[in-house]
Amino acid sequence: MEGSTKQFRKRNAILECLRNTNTHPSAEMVHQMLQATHPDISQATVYRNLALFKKQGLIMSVGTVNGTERFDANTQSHVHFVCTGCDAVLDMEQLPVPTELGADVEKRTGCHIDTCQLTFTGLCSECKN
Amino acid sequence: MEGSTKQFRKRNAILECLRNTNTHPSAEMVHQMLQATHPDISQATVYRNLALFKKQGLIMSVGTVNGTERFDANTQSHVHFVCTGCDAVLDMEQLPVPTELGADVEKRTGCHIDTCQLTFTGLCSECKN
DNA sequence: TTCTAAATGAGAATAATTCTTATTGACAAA
DNA sequence: TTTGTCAATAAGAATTATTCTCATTTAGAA
Repeated sequence: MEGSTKQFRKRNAILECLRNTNTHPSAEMVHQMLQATHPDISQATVYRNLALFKKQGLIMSVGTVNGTERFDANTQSHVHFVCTGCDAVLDMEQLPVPTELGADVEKRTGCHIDTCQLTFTGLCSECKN
Repeated sequence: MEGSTKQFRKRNAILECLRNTNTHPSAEMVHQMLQATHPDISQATVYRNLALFKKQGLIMSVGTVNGTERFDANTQSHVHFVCTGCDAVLDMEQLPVPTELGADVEKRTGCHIDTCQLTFTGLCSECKN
């Protein structure tokens, strides 16, 4: 009783953490963020569950920034901007992803396309100075 | 004398290796490929020079596939296809990269954009079966 | 309760990448 | 030719991110 109400499933906490941020965090960053509410969560659990969610399609990888993988709970195709100054990853939700090109590629090459990612790289307004 | 004619600069060999392939190799793959002509080249030299070329803008990173970074000597914006079955990275040279969207982003967010990457992920015609 | 399977913590193991240090190579000046 | 200098390198250690192992815990079924 006590246990089941008091203790949130850690797995779920990880997913919620990712859903409640727009920073596209790394596994380590998720682990950090969870310290406040779940100080006893282990790094392995974070990695394990992020890998699981990714396989299940609940989250997606935004790619590797400066050597570490970054995640996003928004699995809809959308454009990202990566700042090489501060390693921030920002959503460019206004912009359309040219997924229609995918059909073209499939037809021409006979491959099967799962995802399409459009990413801009540069310096954010802060880091420009 | 002998030395200066016989020994090609290793740095240059690394760049040429990358220019003469369309496989978008990793550092390790470049090292492997160079074994034939430069068996005494060290892994560190490959990593170091790839990093240097990248900084100089002579090559670019295509992103991280299955945990390892892949490189391309073609620094013009072009579309890539990554096969999650065999980790192949293919050029989709026919397709246009929507770089024009970049100007839009810069204007709206006040950032400075350097590069734009469009990548499709899926299974190549081989791995589809 | 007792049993079972899934989830986890802790830390070891691995893989990719970077760093350190002594050595080598190229070339200019004496 | 020697010497000095500085960039490039080899070798392997060190670091960092990620994955694995295994003993323990937990939730829920019997």
